[in-house]
Amino acid sequence: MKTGMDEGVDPRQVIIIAAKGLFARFGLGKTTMEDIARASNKAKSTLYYYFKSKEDVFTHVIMLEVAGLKAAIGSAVRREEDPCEKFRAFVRSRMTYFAKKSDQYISIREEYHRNHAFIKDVLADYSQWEIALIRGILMVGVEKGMFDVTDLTGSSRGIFYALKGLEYPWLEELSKEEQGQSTDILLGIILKGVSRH
Amino acid sequence: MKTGMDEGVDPRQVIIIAAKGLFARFGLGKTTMEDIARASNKAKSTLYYYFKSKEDVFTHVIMLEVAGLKAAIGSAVRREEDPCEKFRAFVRSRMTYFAKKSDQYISIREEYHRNHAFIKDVLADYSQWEIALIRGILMVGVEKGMFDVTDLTGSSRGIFYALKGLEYPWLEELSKEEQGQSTDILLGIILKGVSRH
Amino acid sequence: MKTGMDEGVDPRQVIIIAAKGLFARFGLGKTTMEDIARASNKAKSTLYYYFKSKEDVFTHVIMLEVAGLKAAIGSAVRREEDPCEKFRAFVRSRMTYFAKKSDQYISIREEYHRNHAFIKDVLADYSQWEIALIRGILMVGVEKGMFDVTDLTGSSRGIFYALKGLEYPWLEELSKEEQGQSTDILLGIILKGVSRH
Amino acid sequence: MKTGMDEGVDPRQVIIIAAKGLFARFGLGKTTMEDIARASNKAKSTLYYYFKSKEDVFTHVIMLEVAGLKAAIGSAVRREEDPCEKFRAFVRSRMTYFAKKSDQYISIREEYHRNHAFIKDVLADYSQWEIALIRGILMVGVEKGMFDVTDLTGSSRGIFYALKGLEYPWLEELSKEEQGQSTDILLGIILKGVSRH
DNA sequence: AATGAATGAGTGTTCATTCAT
DNA sequence: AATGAATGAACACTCATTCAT
Repeated sequence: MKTGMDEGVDPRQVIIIAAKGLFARFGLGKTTMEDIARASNKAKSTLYYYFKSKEDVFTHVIMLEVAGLKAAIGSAVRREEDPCEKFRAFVRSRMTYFAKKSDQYISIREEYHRNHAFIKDVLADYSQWEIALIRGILMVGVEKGMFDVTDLTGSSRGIFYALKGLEYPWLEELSKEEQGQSTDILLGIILKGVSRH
Repeated sequence: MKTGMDEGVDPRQVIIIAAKGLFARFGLGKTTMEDIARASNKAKSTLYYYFKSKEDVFTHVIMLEVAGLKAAIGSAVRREEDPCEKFRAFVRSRMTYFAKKSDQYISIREEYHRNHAFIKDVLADYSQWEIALIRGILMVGVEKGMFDVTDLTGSSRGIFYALKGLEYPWLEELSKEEQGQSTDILLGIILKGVSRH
Repeated sequence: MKTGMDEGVDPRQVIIIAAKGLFARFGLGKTTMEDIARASNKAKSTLYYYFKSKEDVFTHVIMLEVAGLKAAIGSAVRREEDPCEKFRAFVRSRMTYFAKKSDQYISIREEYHRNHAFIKDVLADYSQWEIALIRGILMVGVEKGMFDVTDLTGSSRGIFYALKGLEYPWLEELSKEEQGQSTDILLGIILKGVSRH
Repeated sequence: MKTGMDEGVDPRQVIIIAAKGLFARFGLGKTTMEDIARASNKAKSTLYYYFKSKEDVFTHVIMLEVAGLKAAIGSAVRREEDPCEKFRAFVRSRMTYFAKKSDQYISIREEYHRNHAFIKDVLADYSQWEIALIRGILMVGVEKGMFDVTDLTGSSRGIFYALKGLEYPWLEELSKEEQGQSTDILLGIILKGVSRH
């Protein structure tokens, strides 16, 4: 068992959390190992003791982020019963999450485009998770006779992409009110679009 | 008047086009002036005769791209009469465009996030253009009694964001068919979502 | 015979004068041909039509400067009769000149040190001119029984070096008054140092 | 504790000394980091591990130089008792120092003129040190009834500037003998100029 | 477990100079 | 007489990564 002031502090976590903030603000490209070392109060070479490379650090940041995102959205959705409300909860928790972290996603996409298999995998997995979630909500709605959807898979996919748009950072330009409004209106359109009648 | 093989070739255009391809494939960060010089068959220093900096080159690439995008979408929309068809034309031409160029957009966002006023302006301007286009379509639809939209501005904004999602590169993972299908389904949902009854 | 607005304007002179100001402010190293071209309202390549190189331009600037310096000092000295007054006139006109142009002389020395034969020659020639002037004044003073100097050549050389110190730019840090004062005191010491009794 | 051949070798010092020689020969502008790296047997990037920039290296070279200069002159002056001899010691040690290092001073002035606060400060400080030294010598001489100086501050300043002239590189053109001779004569003139009678 | 020292491989940018016209 | 276009050769500086300790 460890002793001393640092007891219980996992250096890996310290680094990941420090890096997360930096990647979020400056992107992967503009964040240097030097920066991460400074922010996590470690020597630069120490980072290499814990991680194989800068990309490796980045990778772990993404994993942490995705886990947090799944947890936040999942619990918000589970809290509701009605399919419409589930859907609303889904869209809103998603929105809230991205409204605060949207910066973060340049880095992800930046990396995605350099074709790093791991990032691709994590992200593809997360997308599948979201699509499945939407599918689940739609299915319950159909079973309850509230929704009128024939192609469940295609619809979940379509809606998934529509929701992707809400991740866009230029949403920030709008006030909190306008953001919520735009989201609610879109939500309304989609809900009406999938409802009976 | 100039003569010879090079007649009528604007070196600025040559550079921009060469750069466009590189930025699209590798992003702004990973594309070097050396690369652009090689691709445009000029000396590296020649680039600086025509452009102030790498970012200046990038800026011109974006301008060209946005102009092309506006032209493509604008003409596709104008070709249709019916509001629903106009909307479909809009979404589809947009989709087609981004399906081919989606790579390009990491760079733009990369830059966007470094807070370059120019990029921000160009992009904000383009977004406004799109929102206005959507608004116009919706308005005609409302006038013709086909659409049931109360908050025109909010709705155009909401739909605009939904459509943003279609720019996402992970759409590529799907086959052309699946892409078109997802888009059409989303289109259907939105159209149903804004229609009377 | 030339005609038109530009009649009588020697492009060489235009360039030299433009360059003089730039060299004075920024030194040879930091002044670019681009700068000179802009300042003289010519195309950069035009400079090469009139001068062989940047150093060639510089060289001509120095020549002009030295000529002006000789003229200014020479006339000031000739105006006086008494050897002491001649000496005072010499030191003061020199001081006045350098007080305004001291900046200019970094460039000269910068260049001098890169061992450009021409600069060296022009400057050596000018130094000889000054030493001869001092020698002349001392000689007249000795003949008139006012000065007590045995080694005429050595003394002129020594005084010449002492006066070189007044070219130093850090003199600028002092107020006009303090400058004049320091100069006058030094003048007094030297005059007393070479006088009978 | 370190062991091996390199024991006790401070890489910072190695770099500074290597750079000193280069700056002296080629000036700041013409000395490249590549040169310094080669001369100090290190990789170019290693220089940046120890110094922030080329100017930072230069700055440290100057500091070393000024310290050496103060030490050399100070000890030479302290060795003498008689004010005249103190003055002679001052001028001669100064002369000897600059005769060997005069090259070095282009770089300093080069930098000085780019308005680097640090260089300006170091140089201003050194000038003040010299002026104070001269003042001290004069004051003792006045107290002992050997010197006849009314304006102590003005005189020290004036003499300081006169001595500045001896830093001039064109002194090199003269033989060692001639240099010493010129200096001695100037010394004689100044001493006579400040002495009683 | 942790790090100070060291470095290779770039990268954007500058600028004097050339040359065809 | 004058210049627009083009370029080669530098150069300061950055940064991820390695390694001995």
